Amino acid sequence: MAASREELIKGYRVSEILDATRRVIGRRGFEGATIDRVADEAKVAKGTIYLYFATKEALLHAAVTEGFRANIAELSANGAATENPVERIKSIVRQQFRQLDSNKDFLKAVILDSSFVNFNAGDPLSVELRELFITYLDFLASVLKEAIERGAIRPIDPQLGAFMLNEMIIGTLRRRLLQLTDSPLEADEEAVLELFLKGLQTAPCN
Amino acid sequence: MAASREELIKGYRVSEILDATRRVIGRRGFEGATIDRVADEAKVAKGTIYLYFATKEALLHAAVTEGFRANIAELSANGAATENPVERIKSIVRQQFRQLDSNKDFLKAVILDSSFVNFNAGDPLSVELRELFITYLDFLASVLKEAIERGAIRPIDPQLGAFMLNEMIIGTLRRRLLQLTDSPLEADEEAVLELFLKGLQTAPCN
Amino acid sequence: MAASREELIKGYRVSEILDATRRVIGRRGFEGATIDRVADEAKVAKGTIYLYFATKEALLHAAVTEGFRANIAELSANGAATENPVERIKSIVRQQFRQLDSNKDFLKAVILDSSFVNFNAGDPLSVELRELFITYLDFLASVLKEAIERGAIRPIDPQLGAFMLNEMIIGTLRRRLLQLTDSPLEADEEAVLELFLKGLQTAPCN
Amino acid sequence: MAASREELIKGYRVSEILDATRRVIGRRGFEGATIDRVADEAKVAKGTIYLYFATKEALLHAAVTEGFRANIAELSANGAATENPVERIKSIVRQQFRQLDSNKDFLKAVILDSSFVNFNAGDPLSVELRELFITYLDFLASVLKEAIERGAIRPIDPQLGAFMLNEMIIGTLRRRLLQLTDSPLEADEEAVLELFLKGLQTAPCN
DNA sequence: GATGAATGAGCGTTCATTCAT
DNA sequence: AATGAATGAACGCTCATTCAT
Repeated sequence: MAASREELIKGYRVSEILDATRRVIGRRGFEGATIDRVADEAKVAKGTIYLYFATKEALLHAAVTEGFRANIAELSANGAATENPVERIKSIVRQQFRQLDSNKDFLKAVILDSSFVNFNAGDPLSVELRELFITYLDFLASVLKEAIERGAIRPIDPQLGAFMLNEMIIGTLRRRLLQLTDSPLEADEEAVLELFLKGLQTAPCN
Repeated sequence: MAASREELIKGYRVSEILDATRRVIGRRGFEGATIDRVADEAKVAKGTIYLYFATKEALLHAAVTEGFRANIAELSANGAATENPVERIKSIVRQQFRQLDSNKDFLKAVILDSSFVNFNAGDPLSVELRELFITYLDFLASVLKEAIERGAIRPIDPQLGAFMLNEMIIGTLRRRLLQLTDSPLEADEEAVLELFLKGLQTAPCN
Repeated sequence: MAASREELIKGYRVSEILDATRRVIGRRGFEGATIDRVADEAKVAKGTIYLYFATKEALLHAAVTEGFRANIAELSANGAATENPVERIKSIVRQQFRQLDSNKDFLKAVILDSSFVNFNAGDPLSVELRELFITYLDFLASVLKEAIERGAIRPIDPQLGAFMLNEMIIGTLRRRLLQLTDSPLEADEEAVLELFLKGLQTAPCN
Repeated sequence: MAASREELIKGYRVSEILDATRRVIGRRGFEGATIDRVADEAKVAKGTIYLYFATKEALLHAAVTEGFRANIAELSANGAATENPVERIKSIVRQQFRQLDSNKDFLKAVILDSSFVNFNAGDPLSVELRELFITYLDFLASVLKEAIERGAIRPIDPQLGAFMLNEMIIGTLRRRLLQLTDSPLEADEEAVLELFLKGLQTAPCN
């Protein structure tokens, strides 16, 4: 089980390169993420990258997937199931805002270039990314489902709800990136939760 | 003010080229939208495009902007103010779904590659696009505002509400493009409206 | 039927590039024939080559094929059928020596790198080259066949004879290129003819 | 003179590597013979190859030279001088066909890419290969010379004859590799001998 | 001696942009 | 105004060679 010395070094190199990749993506976008720039940023020769990644596409996917996976892991770790279901949803949304906000540059690129999360049935890399996304949505959906079962929220399709909740979170960040608001992040968080949970319409007492 | 003959011809050329550009974007994505292909599609020489657009970027921006502008115009034309405010919102959302769905290919590219709608304060092209987007959001916000004033919906920040409504519409289409759902478009429309208007939480009679 | 001005220019460019290609092949071999060097030699930008040839392979094949085709055409034009069949063979061999000798550098590369004339059933370029070679062998074979029919030479498989005759011609030049002989070209010519026509064995009067 | 233990080991390593090199050449051609692949095939690290060979070129030359040398040695060992001279020639030709045919893959590459046997006066590697080739031709020439002296064949330049005989053998194999014939190897052997010994021309009893 | 990770020059190819016609 | 041939910087990728371990 113990990783050998070489494996450690290799892991370190891979991380270094993936970190550099994310930094470059954050700084220049996907379009501007060239192998040359990643190599420069990682202080490594161009050829070295090809020792660890077969193609540029594989490199970018690995960088995105890793960032994505870490985000999901962190999120899943959160929230004891004993909580009030609505509080749990709130807690997850707030945590998600924190996490996304702290990786600004890289996530800005990912959020703004969702073509990368595009789905191309033939391409194994895109299939992997899509599956990861589904894992994340499933997690959100399971939280919603429990809340529905416990009567805390209205019975809607949990998958649809999960997708929309994610869109609202991402959308809020997009809105900030586009400088369409100057309200503090916390205010946006609460507004999203309010909107998602209560909707807009004034409730006729039903 | 009267457009001269030359200006008419020029306008015709420009819109031919922009149409071709959108067709190419729809067919091959932003990545695959090369000047060569646009020229081919517009049945015009490559050099001709540079008579009307300074750079490739300017061309793409113009194509997107124009498509966007047409969409807004069509939407704004809709809906007499006399309607029930909630019905008006519903009507606008439904129309938006129709419009987006009927321009599938081009909009698929725009939706999936929103990096293009990025905001780069230094870049006049991106500033223009942002302003257009704001115009659209202002229109949606004005509709929401009226509904608020008439007590039809809860008093929230209309700009935020407008942004989120748009995100939910776009998100729904994105979800379809990612093949995460196979429900009919109409069902998705109604789910979005339901969610947007009523929220998720079971309403304690307030 | 008249070639337009553009076609003439295009043809000129193509010739220029093919000539340059052959010069580079002659100077640096197939291995050393890079697009950069051909572009330099043709005094043309790298990209220009790709206006006329889809790939490097296509360029090299065109250069070889053209040189080859010209050689065959020149050869076929030769020799009135009325001649004495053996004299005709001699005349063809002598002409072939002249032609090959005058294109030394390029042909040196082709002769020395017959891998290029290799046959790869899947590759249309290699198929074309092979067919051209067969055309050439067929021509030689037809000459041999006529000589056989007229009783001037022994009845052997004309295709085999043609191939071997060619090998002997090429071999002679190869021998000179390897500097394994310093006899004058004419002497080699006659020796080849002598060997090809009479063989080595002292003839028991049969 | 006695080889030390180290020298033995070293010799073993070297021939392992050269064998691997020939296998790789046979499988992927000269073009495809990379140091990586040779190292893999020899189950040796890439760097190890550079302990024994200064450059890739030196490695390939050594591999070819060694294969060539073995062929010559085997051939020279053959044939008691007491035989009938013409029979000896026949026997040598037949043996050569056998040997070449049994090393098909490697020799296919060498035959088809004779640029490698090129002669570049400045390059010591090519000089060595050329000298080896001359040794081989000298051997063939000595056989021819003896036959001439014993009146078995016509008095021609033995060096020329040797070169041409070799060309005819190689050519026959080339013809098979190009798939220009489907006759059995034995038939080709006899045709070559027939042609080489008797020539084409119907013999006027001289 | 043996290793293989690291290097970087060099390759074939693309494509936005220019400019002589 | 319109053309499209020409350009060349930039790209992703390969591979012979080096060198710290």
